[in-house]
Amino acid sequence: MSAEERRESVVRAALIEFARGGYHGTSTEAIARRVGVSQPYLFRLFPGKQAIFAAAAERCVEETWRVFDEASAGLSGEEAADAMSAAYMSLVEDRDQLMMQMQLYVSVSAAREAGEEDVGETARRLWESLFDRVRIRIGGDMRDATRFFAYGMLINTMVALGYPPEHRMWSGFDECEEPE
Amino acid sequence: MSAEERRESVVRAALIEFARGGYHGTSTEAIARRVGVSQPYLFRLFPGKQAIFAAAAERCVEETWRVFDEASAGLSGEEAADAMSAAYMSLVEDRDQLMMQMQLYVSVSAAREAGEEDVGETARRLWESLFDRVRIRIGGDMRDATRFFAYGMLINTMVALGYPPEHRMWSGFDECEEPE
DNA sequence: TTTGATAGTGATTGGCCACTAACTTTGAGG
DNA sequence: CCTCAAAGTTAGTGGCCAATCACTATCAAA
Repeated sequence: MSAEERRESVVRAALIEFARGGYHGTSTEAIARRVGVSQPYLFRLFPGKQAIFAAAAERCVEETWRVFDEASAGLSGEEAADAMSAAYMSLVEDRDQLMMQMQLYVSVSAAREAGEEDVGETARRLWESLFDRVRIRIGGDMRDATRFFAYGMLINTMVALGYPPEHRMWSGFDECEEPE
Repeated sequence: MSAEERRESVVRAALIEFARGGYHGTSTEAIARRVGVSQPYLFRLFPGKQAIFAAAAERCVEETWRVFDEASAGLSGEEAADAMSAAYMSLVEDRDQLMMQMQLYVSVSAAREAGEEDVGETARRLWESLFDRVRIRIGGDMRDATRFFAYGMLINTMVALGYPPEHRMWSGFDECEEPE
C-alpha cells in the first residue's frame, strides 16, 4: 500500500480513536492497531501525534460539511436549514464524527495551556469555514446560523452524555425538526 | 488545616486544572502544586484521580446552578430566562467554569471506552439536575429549556475556541440577549 | 511529659507512551 | 536475476505519571 493510502487510513482510524479517547487519552499504539500497522510506522507517515490529530480534526470538519452539502444541495434559506438539521440529527448515529468535533474544541484549551497557540488558530479557522459555509447556504443571516449551530452543539453534548434517541431529554428538539 | 478544608481547596484547584487540561492532560502533580501541598497527600484526601475529577465536576455544576439561581431569584418564565441568559453570558469571563463543563461531557465517552459506565451515569445525573432546575425556573416547558441550553452549549464552544467577546462570531447572539 | 491522632512529606516504583534507530521485506524496472 | 527504493518491523530509550510506603511534624488531651 502506498504511503498516501496509508496516511488516509491512519486519518480514518485516528478520527475514531481520538473521538473516543480524546487527545491525551488516545495512544498512538491504539491508532496503529486499528490501522493494522506497527506503531512506529505512524511516525514515518506523520511528523508526530499532534499532526495526526490535526489531520483527523480537519477531516472531521470537512466530512461534516460534506453531509450538510449533500443534504441541502439545490436548496436555500429555510428549506436548506431544515434539510441540514435533519442531516445533523441523523449524524447522531455516528457518535465518532460528533465526538471528534467536541474533542477538537476542548483540545484548544489544553493546547493553549501547553503554549501551542497555533492549535487554537487552526481550530477557529476550521470552525469558521464550516460556520460560514452553512450560514451562506441558509441565507446568510448571522442569527439564523447561530441558532443552527447552537442546537448542533446541544446535540453534540447529549450524544457525548450518551442519551439514547428515545430519552426524554431529546423531546425539546421537536420545534426545530419535525421530519415527517 | 483540617482534612475537610484541604479537600475543599483541592476541589477548587482541580476544577481549574481539569478545565484547562482535561482529565488525561492534567497530572495530580499539577493539582497538588496549585493547592500548595505534596502530590501523594492528594491520595490521602481522595481515593484516586477519578474521585477528584468527579468532585470537581459536581462542584462545577452546582456552582453553575448557584449563578442561575442568584440571577433569577424571585423571577419566573421569560424574565427568569432572560436573567439567566445574561448571567451565563457573564460567565464567559470565567473560562474555567465553562471549560470544566465541556471536559465533563467529553470525559464520558473516554470513560465508556475504558469500561467505566458509571461515569456516564453520574454525568447524566448532574446534567439532568441542572437542566430540570432551569426548566422549572423558566416555566417548565421542555422546548424553552432546550433552546436555553442549546445557546449555552454554543457559548461553551466559542469560549473553548478562544473567541474574544468582540469577535464577529458573537454577533449572532443578540436575539436571545440584549442586555441594555 | 507521654500518648495518640491527624496533617503532611520524600523517596520510590511499576507501567505507559511518544518517539528513534537500525534492520528486514517486497516488488517494479532494467 | 539483480538492484534500489519504498514499505514496514523489532527493539529500545527517556520521560512522565498515578499510586504506595515509610517516615516526620504538630498539637491537644490525659
